[in-house]
Formats: sequence, C-alpha cells, structure tokens
Amino acid sequence: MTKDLPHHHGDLREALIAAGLRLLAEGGPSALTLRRAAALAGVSHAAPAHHFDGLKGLQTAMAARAYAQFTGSMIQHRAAAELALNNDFSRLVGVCDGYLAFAMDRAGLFHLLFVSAEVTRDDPQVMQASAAAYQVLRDACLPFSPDGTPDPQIETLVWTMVHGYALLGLNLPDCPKRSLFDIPPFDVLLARILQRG
Amino acid sequence: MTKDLPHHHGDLREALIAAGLRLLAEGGPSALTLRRAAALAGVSHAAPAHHFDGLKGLQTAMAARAYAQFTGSMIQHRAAAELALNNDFSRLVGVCDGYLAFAMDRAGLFHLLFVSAEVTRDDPQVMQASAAAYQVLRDACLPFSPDGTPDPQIETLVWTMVHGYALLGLNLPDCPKRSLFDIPPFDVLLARILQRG
DNA sequence: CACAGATCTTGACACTGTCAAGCAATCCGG
DNA sequence: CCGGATTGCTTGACAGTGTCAAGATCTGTG
Repeated sequence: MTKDLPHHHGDLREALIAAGLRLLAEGGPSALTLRRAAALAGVSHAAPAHHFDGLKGLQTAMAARAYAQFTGSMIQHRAAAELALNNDFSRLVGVCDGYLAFAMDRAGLFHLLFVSAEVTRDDPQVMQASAAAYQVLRDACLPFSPDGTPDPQIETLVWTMVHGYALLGLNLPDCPKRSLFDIPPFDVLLARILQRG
Repeated sequence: MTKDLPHHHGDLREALIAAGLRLLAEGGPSALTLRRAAALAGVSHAAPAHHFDGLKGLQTAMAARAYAQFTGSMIQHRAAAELALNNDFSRLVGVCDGYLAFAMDRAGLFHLLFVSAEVTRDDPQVMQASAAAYQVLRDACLPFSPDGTPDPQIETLVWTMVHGYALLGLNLPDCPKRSLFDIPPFDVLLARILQRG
C-alpha cells in the first residue's frame, strides 16, 4: 500500500499507460477502456482526461511504447539468427521472424501499431519510434540492393510481404486458403524473391 | 411514403444491410451502429435483434455482400487490363489493381472483409463469398506456376504482397516510409517477383 | 503562511449494445 | 368468417462507454 493513496498519484500518466498495456494484453482491443484503465490505476474515471487527449491520446502514447518492443523483437530475432547462421539472408529472415513473432505473440500491440484508427500516427513520439523500427528492416535489406545503396523496391517488397503475411495470419485464421493448402513458411517466400536480387 | 408505415416492414433484414452499408460508406466504421441502422431503416432501435445476432451479425451479413463487390472489382479491372494488353502478366496486374482499388475506394468494406474483429469469418455465406473472391486471384496466378498446376508459393506470394501493399497504404498514410522515398508502383514489384517464376 | 495552479473527484449527459415484456399484424385451422 | 398462434416490431430499462463542467484537494512558491 502506498501510504493511504494520496490525492496526487505519483506518476499517473505512466500508471495509465501501464494499465492500458495490461488491459490490451489480457483482454484484446475491446478490453482497453479509459474507465477501466483509470480503475486499474486506482483513480477516478475522469482522471485520464488531464493526461491524455481522450482514449485516442492514451492509445497513441501506448503505441509509442509498443514500437520500442516491436523494434526489440526484430533485433532480438536478428541476433538469434546471426548466432545460427551469420550471413545476410539469415539476418533478414531473423528480422522478419521478429516482425512476425511480435504480430502473433502481441497481437493487441501489433493492432495498435498498424491497424487501429485510434492512434494518431503523426504524433512526434510515434513517428520517431516507428522510424527506428523501420530502420531495422531497412538495414537488413541493404545487402540485397544491387548497388549498395538503399533500394526502395527491395525494401517495399520485403516490408509489404512480411506485413501481408502477418495480417493474413492474424485476421484470417479460418479463411479458405487455410483449407486449400498449407501456407509456405515465410523464409521460403523470401528466398524466392531475393534469389535474383 | 409507403402507405403510412405498416407495422411489418417489407424486408427489414435487407433494409438494415443496406442502411449499414450506407452508414459505413459515409461515415467509416465508427459510424456503423445498430441503432443508427435501425433509424435509417425507419424502425425502432431493438428491431435488428430479431434479424441478426447483434451488431456482429449485421456486419457479418454486410461482409458477405461486400465480398461480391470485391470480387466484382477484381474481375472488372482484369477485363480492363485484358483490353489494354492481353497477356498473363497484364491480367494478373489487373486483378491486383482491382484488389487495391477496392481497398482504397471502399476502405470501410475492405476493413470489414479483412480487418474487423466484428465479423464471423467462418459464417457459411462469408466463407463461400470469400472463396469465390480468392479464386479470381488464384486463377490469375495459375499461368505463373512452373508446372501448370496451382502453386501455393506463387499464390501466397502475390496475395501476401497485394494485401500488405493495400494495408500499408491504408493505415500508414503518414508513416516515415512516405517521407523516405516514393513507394514503387505495385506492378513494378510484381514484375520483380514473377520475372523468374 | 497564504494563495495560485496543478491534480483529481463527483456528477451529469448522450451515446452504445442488449435484454425482457408487451403490442400489433399476419397466418392458419376450424 | 373468425379466433388463437406465431411472427414482427415497439417500449422501456440497464450497464457500459467517452466526455464535459464544476468543485474539492493537494503542492509548490512567493
């Protein structure tokens, strides 16, 4: 107990973000509610309004945090891939594995980052965090550029594919495709694309 | 006036679907509401419950309709492409253009089909309609299979890419990538993938 | 110490989806 | 022709939601 709940919460903004992340992780997007986050932070239902611009503001702040985790997932899987097989392709597959693992394991956060309309994507912090995430993918694509400089085609190709792969897996668990055949693993598709890069 | 609003609406189910589609088209996903759809159909707020399993049911019924439009968009663009340049690649580009055009021009419906968690995707009508849509893409991919039989890799590659391309364009209008460079047109990316198919 | 400003609470409002109960119209068997 | 039975819709209520206005409470500073 924090000495009888003082009127002024120590850092309510932070507590609300933490509460929001927990609600999202445990109950999905529909469980994330301003009033619930406030309750979880031990505060009245209208308190969040003094720290965020409504629910949209809270979710935007949460998205900035989530991007850091997303970037971490890509870096972590890249490191694991490097350990197993230290070449350019293995590294790129590792980054993509991090992308896909984040989408699957933390679907709520992934939804926040790339799908939800409740996030202000031109928020400065969100833009900075998302640029950092994209840079990881960009770096991993660089070795496959024909002339050693960043190639928009390669980058778009890879990003588009890994993103589509993630979303189809997330949103269409029972789509007809599932019954038509087994979906090829992502690294097979990636190899097919890059073989002639 | 339909002769003083009879107590029994002629075909309320259909009217509610139409109202829902209109609300979604005009005001986006957040404008689609059971009560509003009921009001637009000239009926009391609890009437929809007798025709659909809540809002989720209405959206599921709407999704089935939307799939038909989606399939139509792909077929229509395929026909236009055939008219311009009648070969396998042009045909596949046409189908993908139809995919992307639908995603952009009817974003609300696209959201319903592939993103919204408020659609029961294993509903029989939805499954049938979505299978029909997928078949168009499948057929367009067939000529690029190495041995003339459907190739899961090619199909997944194309679908994944066009889907990712659509969603990144939809959800990240101001993402950092936009400022880094111009996104290559889709047919350029597609050509790059299939060149060695 | 006193006051100004930040911080949180309380209460209200308009929405939302959903349920129970009842009213109105149609249908069907006699 | 007519009287239940059934279907279709309405009314009313309830618990949630986000959001705003007003006020209470604490904190820091002159």
